[in-house]
Amino acid sequence: MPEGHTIHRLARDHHRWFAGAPVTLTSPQGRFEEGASALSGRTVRAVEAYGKHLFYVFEDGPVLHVHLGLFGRYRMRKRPAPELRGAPRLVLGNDEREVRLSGPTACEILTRAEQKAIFARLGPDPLRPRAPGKRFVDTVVESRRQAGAAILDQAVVAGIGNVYRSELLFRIGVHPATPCREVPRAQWARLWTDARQLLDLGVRLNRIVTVDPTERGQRTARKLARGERVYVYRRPTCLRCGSRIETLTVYQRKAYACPRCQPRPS
DNA sequence: GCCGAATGCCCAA
DNA sequence: TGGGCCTTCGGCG
Repeated sequence: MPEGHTIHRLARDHHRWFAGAPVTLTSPQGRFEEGASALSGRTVRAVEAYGKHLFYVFEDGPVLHVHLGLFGRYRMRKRPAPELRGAPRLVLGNDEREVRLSGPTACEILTRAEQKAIFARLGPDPLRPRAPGKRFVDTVVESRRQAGAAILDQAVVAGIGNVYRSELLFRIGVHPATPCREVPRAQWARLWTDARQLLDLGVRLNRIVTVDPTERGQRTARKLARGERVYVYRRPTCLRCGSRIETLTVYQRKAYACPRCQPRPS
């Protein structure tokens, strides 16, 4: 489930589990054998996330960069772990536990300079403290693109994926096809604040929940049942008003909108 | 068992 | 704009 919240949650967990002591790395699948043996036995200084990118900073410089892409996935096991079927790209662990990574788009060793270059091409990440929301707003208010394209572009804002895209636009009542410049600045500022809060909730719950629980008669987001955690994403009808959900392609991906809660631009 | 879709992104044309 | 990469899973027979 790799949007920004997933990656930040992984960074938090992996930092707690592995930072400050040596780890061992192997590549049962084989495609990261050289990298794994180059890093194995070294100490992880910190694990950090930026947008959808995950970085393990090792002492003395090298950085393990992981990007899950659409299919990548981690599984955690306590050690000693039984032999398992399947051959993950990377197994990283210590005496206590291991994490098994399969299907990533990227699993590679970078220099710190290369890591900084990735940071430099990403927009502000709402999950990072002191992220410059103003930079995001300044970019989108001037953009000639559709709102649904701009906020999925990682150079504009880092960490929003296809689920949060549709949900965030729903929550400010903006149709994904609306030209950015038709959305008032204050609305964009609201979307940024909303993104921070929703993604942060996503990290804590380890799950995407965008629905206000009071709308469903619940006190907390945690209590929402499957089927009432999003308003429009992949739903047949709007969770708020029951209208049939419209689907459209924006920026190469399927977007979802409620024609009543998010009127199309004129 | 097969097929298509999926919370992503890169590259060629 | 379209295809490729990579893996898992649910729906369909």
